[in-house]
Amino acid sequence: MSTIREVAKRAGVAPITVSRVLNNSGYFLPEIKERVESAAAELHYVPNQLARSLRFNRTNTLALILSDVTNPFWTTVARGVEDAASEHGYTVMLCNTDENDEKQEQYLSVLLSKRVDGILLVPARSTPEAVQRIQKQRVQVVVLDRTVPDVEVDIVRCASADGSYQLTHHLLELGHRRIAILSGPDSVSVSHERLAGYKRAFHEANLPIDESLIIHGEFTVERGIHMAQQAMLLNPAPTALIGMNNFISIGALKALQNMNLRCPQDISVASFDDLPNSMMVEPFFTVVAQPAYEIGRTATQLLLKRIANPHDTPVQSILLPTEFIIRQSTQPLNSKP
Amino acid sequence: MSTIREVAKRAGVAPITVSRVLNNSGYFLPEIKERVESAAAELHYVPNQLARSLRFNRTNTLALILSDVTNPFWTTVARGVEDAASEHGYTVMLCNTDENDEKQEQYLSVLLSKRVDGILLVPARSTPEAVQRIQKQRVQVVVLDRTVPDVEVDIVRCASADGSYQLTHHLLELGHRRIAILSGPDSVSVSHERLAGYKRAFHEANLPIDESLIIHGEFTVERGIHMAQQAMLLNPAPTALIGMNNFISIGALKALQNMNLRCPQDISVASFDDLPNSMMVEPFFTVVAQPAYEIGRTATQLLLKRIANPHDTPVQSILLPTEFIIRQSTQPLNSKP
DNA sequence: CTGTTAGCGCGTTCAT
DNA sequence: ATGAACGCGCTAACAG
Repeated sequence: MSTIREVAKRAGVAPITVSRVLNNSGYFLPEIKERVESAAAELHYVPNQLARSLRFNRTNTLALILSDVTNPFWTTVARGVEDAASEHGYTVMLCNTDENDEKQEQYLSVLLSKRVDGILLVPARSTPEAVQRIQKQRVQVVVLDRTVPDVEVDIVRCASADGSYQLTHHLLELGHRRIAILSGPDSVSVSHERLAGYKRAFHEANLPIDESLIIHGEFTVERGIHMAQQAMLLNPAPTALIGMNNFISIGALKALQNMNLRCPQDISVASFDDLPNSMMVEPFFTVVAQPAYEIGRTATQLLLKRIANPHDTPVQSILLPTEFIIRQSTQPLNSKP
Repeated sequence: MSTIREVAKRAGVAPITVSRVLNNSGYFLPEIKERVESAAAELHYVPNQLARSLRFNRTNTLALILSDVTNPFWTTVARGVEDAASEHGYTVMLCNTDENDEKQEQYLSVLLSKRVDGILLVPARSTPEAVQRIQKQRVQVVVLDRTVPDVEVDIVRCASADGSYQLTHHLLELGHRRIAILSGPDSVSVSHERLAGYKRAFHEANLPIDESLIIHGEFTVERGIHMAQQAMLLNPAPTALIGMNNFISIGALKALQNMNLRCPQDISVASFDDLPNSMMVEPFFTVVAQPAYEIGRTATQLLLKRIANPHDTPVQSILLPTEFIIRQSTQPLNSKP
């Protein structure tokens, strides 16, 4: 790892001259340029970005904090982030929190001390602390997927409430009344919103809500299995389930299979979050799909704009449209063929 | 963003004293400690890791260069990497190359100038240049999944040839003879190895190989569709397909559906790479599954060991075991039920 | 057009 | 037990 000084010495010039040539800034003679360039090449010189970052207070690095890349939804978001970032010469650090506040705190410490230029945050909990902590250090932050109360911060997400309203409305129209909702953690905003959409659909239909049909858990397959089992123990049993994310729904379907219940003949299942086309042979679930890639991409572009121009525009809340796709996992009540 | 100097001034001490207190190195009086700590807290002081990195030539950052996180196999590898890294206080930069050599080169430039402590590389092409470029800068590197000729470098991967041998052997035993192999790019080592396993199975069974059944493409759904279509145009048509990774196999199955061919009744399909349990309701493919998470984890641990002790042990090539899982996508030839 | 000086924030070395 | 000076690698500002 040679330094600029070594290159300078070899080229018989001052370090600053090397800097000027390699960054193509300021003036220099063609002959000097050549000498510097060949010296740099001979020494396999690689500029130390660390030193430049220290000077410029800019690392060209972003961080993406999310719950779990292993979920295809987040994977796709991550890919959108990475693509947008790399197009602009930025690099992305990936951090999985597993919705764990402590892990998130640890990552924040590291990232802030590494002086990342911006953070894309999927808050482990819908509380303002994390965002405030970032903003206190004057680091740019954009929140993804979830709302956060009591702070001014850019957010890119989907209309969760509308989505679950659509799913619920769809099932109601199919004649279902006992619709269980398998939700994520109570501490996350999307859980509340999606629940609100569910309730709205019932209210608009002038139907009462049975609170026992509302089950809180986590966004995992295991919890999905568990919640579905729990739901099916209710009396009367639900005739339809709504999984609040893809993993929960997959878990639910696994649970139903174990109970020898067929979907959709015996019970309908609707879901939030589609699985990427590349992972399914034949799409099966009726879903509200969120544009994962676009969420990542849009959020990153917004973040980069903020970094380039910190106080240019007022805080934005960008709502991306979801897509409601009816497939085979839902069917009219009592229509067993 | 306050600096150590500002904290020092507020505490009425010298910067070095702040350093000593916060890093708990050297001597200081309890009273000083308290003054420093409260000053740091009041200013929300966050040490500048950039400056430390510059001094120590250590960034506590790794890079993971792979083809596409969007593939569940790589996602899982990435999660293994991230977990192992964060356990040791390291942070991971994620880079998607799409098997594109140019993108890989660009990333390498950035990563080397950012002085990452180590690189986990899934080479876009099975040539030594990238590895050599990294090693020339004395940056530690571990190669994942693929072999690279003509360099001494640590590698963590699976026995690809054995895996495809198993798949082929399985299909041969089921009575299949026209077995098409839908492969990845010719430039990647795993393609060759998996092809070798295919050929070995045929040779051991004293069966001739029809080269037209060997089709090269890319590790994508689109190419999988295309290759399967191409295969089915052969005369006589194959009775079984082997997809060289999960995406190719899914593409193949989609193509078969479009042709109104049922799997496994009309044609068997075997595949490399399982889909994670969390993404499937009912696993369908007969596969050779690679321990993706363990690959990531093991490679990272090896890399960190190298970073801690660069020349300790000789170069290692770690071969992780695969798992052969027979499911519903393959069945005996001519046994249409 | 090129070079000298200085400083980004931190911690090692050597003094006190 | 505490501090001053120096340097990690780079470049802006100024000088020549």
